[in-house]
Amino acid sequence: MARGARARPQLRLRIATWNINSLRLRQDRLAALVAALEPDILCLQETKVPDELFPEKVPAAIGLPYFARRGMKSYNGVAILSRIPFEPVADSPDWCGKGDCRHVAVRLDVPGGPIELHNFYVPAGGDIPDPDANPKFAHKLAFVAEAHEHFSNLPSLARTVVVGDLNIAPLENDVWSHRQLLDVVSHTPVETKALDEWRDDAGFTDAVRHFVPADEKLFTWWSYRNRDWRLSDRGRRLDHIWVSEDLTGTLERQTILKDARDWELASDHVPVCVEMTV
DNA sequence: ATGGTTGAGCGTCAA
Repeated sequence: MARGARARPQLRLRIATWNINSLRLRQDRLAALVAALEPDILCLQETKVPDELFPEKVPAAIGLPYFARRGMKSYNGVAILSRIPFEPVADSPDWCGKGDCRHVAVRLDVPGGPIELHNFYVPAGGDIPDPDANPKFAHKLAFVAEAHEHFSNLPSLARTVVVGDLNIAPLENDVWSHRQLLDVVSHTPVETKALDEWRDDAGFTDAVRHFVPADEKLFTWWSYRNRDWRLSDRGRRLDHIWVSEDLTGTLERQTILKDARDWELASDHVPVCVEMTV
């Protein structure tokens, strides 16, 4: 093959993820997200809408007409909205046997072969970082352990992307104060170790940190409980995009849409986006 | 040590 020739068509693929904290409440913000990031795929968490009440006109209205969703009343809920056709992944586990709508996966129909995309909403884990005293923290650890096992047990990992609100900030500079958050759920050593092991043992790369050095602060979430989120800047990086190692060379750029935290009726999370050429 | 705010949906529970 001639130097520089392409074996197959190249596709610019942008995948975004956002904890929207109620799809029905914030569906009007999605057009602004699409205008800012121009994603081909948008993964949402905390949609908080049962499937029968899912706003089915929204995906086409924002130019992402193919969609998959798994929702329930009041809590949790995930959705994938796509410009590109996909096949649903039907055989994913029922995580921790709870049927609580924290995961949906699809196989994207792209020219180089399908890409499997997993959208997760990992349990937040409550307030007390002790699995014996706090069943929500025990659930969080069990969920991450199950996900770790699931991906590590695959015969091989290729053309696979994991995104979502993983509710863990793994690096010291993924939180505003490493020292002060060591005993705060989301940054305890038992959680960050579990997340690191899931990612590394399964063979994923942190696609956002691929571009941003570990000594640089990076947040995707700022609590509602601060008078001025930008001034206090007590953020955490809870939202992630991972790609299997065969896709690492396709990574082009990352964007954290920090401006979204100032939108009217903002979510406490902001969108995260990665661009690849596949 | 505590409180601060938001969403779902009407009790509080979850984050």
